Amino acid sequence: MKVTREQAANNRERIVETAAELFRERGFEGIGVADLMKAAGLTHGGFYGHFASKEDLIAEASARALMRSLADFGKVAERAPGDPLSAVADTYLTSRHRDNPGTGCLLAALGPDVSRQGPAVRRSVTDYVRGAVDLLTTMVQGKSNAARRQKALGTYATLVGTMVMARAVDDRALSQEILNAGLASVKT
Amino acid sequence: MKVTREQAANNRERIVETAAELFRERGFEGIGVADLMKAAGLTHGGFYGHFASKEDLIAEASARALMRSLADFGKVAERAPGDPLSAVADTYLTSRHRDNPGTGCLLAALGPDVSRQGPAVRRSVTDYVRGAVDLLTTMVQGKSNAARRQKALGTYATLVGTMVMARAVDDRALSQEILNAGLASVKT
DNA sequence: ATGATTATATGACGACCATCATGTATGATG
DNA sequence: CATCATACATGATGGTCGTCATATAATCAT
Repeated sequence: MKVTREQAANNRERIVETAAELFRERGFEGIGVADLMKAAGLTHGGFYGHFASKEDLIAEASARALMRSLADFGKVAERAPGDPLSAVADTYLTSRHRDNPGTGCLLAALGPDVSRQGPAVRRSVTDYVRGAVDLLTTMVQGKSNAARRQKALGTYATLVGTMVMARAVDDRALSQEILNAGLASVKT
Repeated sequence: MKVTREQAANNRERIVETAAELFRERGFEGIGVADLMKAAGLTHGGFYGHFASKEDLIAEASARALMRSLADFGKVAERAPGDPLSAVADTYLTSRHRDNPGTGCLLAALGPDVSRQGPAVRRSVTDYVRGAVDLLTTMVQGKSNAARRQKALGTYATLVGTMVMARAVDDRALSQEILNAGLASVKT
């Protein structure tokens, strides 16, 4: 069963996308290679034709998820030039994002798991954090560039922490209260 | 090989403590029952005499870790009646805490993993968040009780998010910058 | 068109996992 | 002191995991 070069590239792409989603939903160790391939419409056999190891896929899928998040940040900001920071926060701190980790921020979905991963993933995350903070630095207000950067770092940390808490908690009302408080905190 | 009732209780206690630490270090799925028991100085056989399942231990170990964290918050606050909020933040946002997840905040070490756990763990976490936020509410400044509570929620989210980011990032300088920014953000 | 290449399927391997069965030595109980 | 109860050790079981070997069928190059 051989397929076109193009088809094979498509398949590889679909594996990465599927993995990016399922890892964020179930955790890096919460889904196995076989299930991942099945979710991508293939069998487990072809996996090692595309990737050297599961760790390899974790790195690539993470990089993909991060890249997309950064692009989304940019789009949301562009669409609201008046108050980009509020637009970003309003998009990030929603029940929609909370209830769909598979398509959301990797740091909020897998932050602590990233700390336990290999150098490739951590490197991607580090680059992403730099990029996101650079972007946020252009959105916040402050006297100096250093002050804005510091505020940007604090803002992103608040976004991530708020989402982690809103997801961890078992009570819908409290979860909503957490989201609201995070919004208020970021907009001051 | 039977031991004293007291010894058995001690053993059980040691399993819970060991689990609370190792889960935070390696993740709930990052360590197995056998390794856990070995770390507690026992073999895997006795495990199911103490707990109904691994999930059971996860719930108990998490509750333990959370209880201790809440108590620690209280102690730190008591020791600095002048500015308890700064004292808590200064204790939480340290490189020491960052580099020792096993004895630190469960939410920062396992937040996203909690979202994927059973009702018992989520319930414990929810209760803990309520407790921590109640405590923080007494520490922050604000016009109304509602305003203080909102600020407390935002503050705790910032603490958690800052620690998650500081741990995920691969660059020591950036990690330190994140901790500093979190501190500045909380103290305003 | 024919031969070489290769993407994927099927299947197997050893390692690890949570869980359970059994044996045994020792504390608990009278 | 004798009997019972039990905490833990040893070992086994079935399932799942990441990874690899081989077969196959179809594309690609000549």
